[in-house]
Amino acid sequence: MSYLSRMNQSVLEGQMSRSWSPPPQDVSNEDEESTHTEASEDRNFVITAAAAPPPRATAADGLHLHLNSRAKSGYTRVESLPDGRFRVAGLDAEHSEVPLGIYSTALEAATVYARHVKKRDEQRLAGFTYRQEGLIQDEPRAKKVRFQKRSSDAGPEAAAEAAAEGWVVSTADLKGGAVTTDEDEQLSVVDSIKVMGPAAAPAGRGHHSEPYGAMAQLGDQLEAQDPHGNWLGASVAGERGHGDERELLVHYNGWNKRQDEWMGMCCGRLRASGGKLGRSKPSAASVPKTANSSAAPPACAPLGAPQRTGAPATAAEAAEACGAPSVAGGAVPWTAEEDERIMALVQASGRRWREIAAVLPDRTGDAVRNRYSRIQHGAASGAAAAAGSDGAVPAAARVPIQAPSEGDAVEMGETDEAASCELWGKGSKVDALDVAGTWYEAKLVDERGQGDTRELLVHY
DNA sequence: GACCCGGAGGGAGCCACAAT
DNA sequence: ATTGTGGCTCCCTCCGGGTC
Repeated sequence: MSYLSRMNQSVLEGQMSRSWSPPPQDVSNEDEESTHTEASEDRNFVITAAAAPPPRATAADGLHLHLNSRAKSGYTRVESLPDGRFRVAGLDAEHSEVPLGIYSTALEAATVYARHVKKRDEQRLAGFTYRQEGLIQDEPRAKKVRFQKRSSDAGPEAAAEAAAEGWVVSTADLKGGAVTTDEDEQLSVVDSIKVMGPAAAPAGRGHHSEPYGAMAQLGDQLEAQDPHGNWLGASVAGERGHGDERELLVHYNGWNKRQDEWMGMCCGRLRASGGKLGRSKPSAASVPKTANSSAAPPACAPLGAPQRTGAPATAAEAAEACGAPSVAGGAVPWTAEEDERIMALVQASGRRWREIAAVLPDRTGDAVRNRYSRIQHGAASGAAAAAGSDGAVPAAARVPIQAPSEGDAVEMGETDEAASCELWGKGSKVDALDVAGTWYEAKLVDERGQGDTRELLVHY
């Protein structure tokens, strides 16, 4: 969902100004045709202008049409046939292709497709079960919803409808909508809205989201709700519009400016920061304390999860944002378990410090990198240096075995292998790779977490 | 443990050129 | 005239080395 905030208006404008495609040949709409003529007569103007006219009818029969500049027909999933007609197919809830018929014009076919998508989205929304502890749907679709580009073939109408129904919709969505250009995973704006959840924060989370922002001015500190539903310290980096349509450009403190978002006064995602200045953070009470980490900020996202760029300034903030105990009291000593995990993850995933840090509470990428470096140079101190101090078996006490064949080896932490790991449970006998890179017979004595974050305690 | 700086790598846009 | 392809450039993120 971070793509949502990243795809700001400049991207939209850039898309409109640069990705001009030639007018298609099967025009059935008169208004549309005149538009094409204008574009064709002055292509240079179109290329350099900030707002090129849409080459296709964007709506018909009260429905938002799904334009696709890459498709010959000009519309998503509308295929032109040799006989001049147009075949259209949609995707059902499981993303299986569903034939929707053959029509004489592309416009007709596109309208049928739009009707199909609307119906599908309404069904999806109806099936969305709202969990009190989070603004994320039961089965996070963040991986599925890949908002690669924000383009004119999106559905601002759909976003507006959803907003009217009380769903959180970013102002960028209302202006340009968001539809992935990946045809195989073409999802509508409503999908993104589902991930964001209803606008009204539940009382159960301790959120107090009074409408805020009407009085906010450039540079003011406030708190803003990111697309994950977390309240983060932010500042007003810009403003536009007036009255009810006034919008603020919200810059999340400590995050890259590309994550800035335009937010409307009535979006319910702004609130006062309690008078705090500078790098404000959500108060302890406002930090979501969820048992499930799905709503956690990017700093503790699982390996491979899309993350907001940049990072909180301190480990304490990162940990606090994750609902973990603050480390403000001083350095947290490294444990042997952490060292082992670092070594194992480096072996499995390489030196991807940010990702490794994401699965180690209280640790930043820098800290993990430093730790790894010091272990390698024999400078490790503390509990980890005393091998076995926390139950870890000294390497010398283990009996090495022959390394399993490549096909049998399962590298922990590789999401591709998650399915294999899921088959294991307490008591399972496995071969495990220790920090020195030697294989030993081992037994799984405990487990914790679920899904991609599931971990197994290995006893050599 | 955090910060600074520089380099590597990838994505996206732009442009020229060749093919149709 | 249109379309496809490849090279170039810019920008951004991440990582490594060094330092405080």
